[in-house]
Amino acid sequence: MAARPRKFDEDAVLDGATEVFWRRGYEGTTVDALEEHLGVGRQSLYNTFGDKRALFRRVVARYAASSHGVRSFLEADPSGLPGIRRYFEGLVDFLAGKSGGLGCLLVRSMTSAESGDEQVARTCGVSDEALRSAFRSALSVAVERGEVRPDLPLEAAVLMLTAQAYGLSTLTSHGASREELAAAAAMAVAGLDLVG
Amino acid sequence: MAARPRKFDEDAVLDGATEVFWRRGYEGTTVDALEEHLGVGRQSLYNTFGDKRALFRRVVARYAASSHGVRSFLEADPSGLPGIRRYFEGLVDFLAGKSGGLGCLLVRSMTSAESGDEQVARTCGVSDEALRSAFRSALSVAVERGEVRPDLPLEAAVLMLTAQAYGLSTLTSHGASREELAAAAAMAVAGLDLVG
DNA sequence: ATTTTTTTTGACTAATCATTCAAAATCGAG
DNA sequence: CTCGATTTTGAATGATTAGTCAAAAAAAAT
Repeated sequence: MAARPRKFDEDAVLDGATEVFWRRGYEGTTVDALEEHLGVGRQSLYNTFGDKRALFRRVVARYAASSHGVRSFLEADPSGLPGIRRYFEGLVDFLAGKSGGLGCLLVRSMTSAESGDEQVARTCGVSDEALRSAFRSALSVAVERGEVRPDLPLEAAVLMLTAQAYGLSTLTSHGASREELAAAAAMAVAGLDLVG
Repeated sequence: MAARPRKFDEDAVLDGATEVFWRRGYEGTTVDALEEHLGVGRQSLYNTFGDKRALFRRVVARYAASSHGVRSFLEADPSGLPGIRRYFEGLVDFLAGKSGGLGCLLVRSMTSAESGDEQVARTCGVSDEALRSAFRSALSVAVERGEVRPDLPLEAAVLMLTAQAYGLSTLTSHGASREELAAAAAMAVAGLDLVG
């Protein structure tokens, strides 16, 4: 009843694995690369996380869970149109900053062939639905408060904003600057203001 | 001065290769799969197209060239806001139809790790700039004609529309229906109408 | 200190992959 | 019909890959 303790921190390793998978994709990432970049031996990775697929799925799930933070402004109490604006500010901040010019990992994964993995596709789908749903309720509040016209086509607006969010991620992969992303987002939201 | 003629049609093979790469991505596509799906022997592929990378680059370049067609409404003579609307109709038609629920190949390639290939990234970049430029000139016409407010922030509108186009592609990968895509696009364009 | 339990290390395996080779096949020109 | 040129065929090669194995190392409890 005693054992050799782990030399590495599981969360730190997951952070590193996220980085590698994010940059190189699932198929483009070799276990050798993970070993080297994480400074953790092969067998330790297999012991702790299972095989490469399992590690990738865990990385994606963890990332998706952390994306709740970015959506918080949509789900916050005041919400409405200002909440939507703040969501896009946070998104732009994330894309132009922490994402390292790569764009959202979920958009990358679902857009590329990696979504062949059913579990990853499901995670992306859940996250997609969460975003739409958050937009939907924020927009409902905006309608109630008269921040947008009462006859705004709700579902169309939800889809437009969702597409805009994904599109910003793609623009990021293309090297768009923070200012460009912010301008695009502001324009999309401004459009809501008056359409009815 | 005589030789055995080819048994296959080069364009048909490129069509098939496009399909396979589109669905499975560069790294996810094996030469075996290409051979089988195209019904062309390995050596014939290498003779005709060079190696796998060269074939992929050719496929991407060919696809990018064909994407001029979808942009034609933006570059057409009348253009303006109706041209933008027609562009999105064509895009939605393409995404919901011929793309087979996969979304634009260029968005897939540039969003995913495949853009690690410099030449592919360049092709995607050229196509991106072409789309922005087409939106820019269509919007200029729209301003001249009074179809939108004269003080519309042109560059922001260009970026918003470009992001919307990419976002629609991503929504497609997510299984969005033709109606959803059309509704999102219509909402984005409607927003232009009144913002100033 | 010895035992017990787990992690680490580094080499190993088996499969898969892109690419090449050499021989056979196929056609047009002379 | 035969020669020349090129494509096809099918097997082979060598590199890379994910995943495994077994021995050594490291703690903690007794």
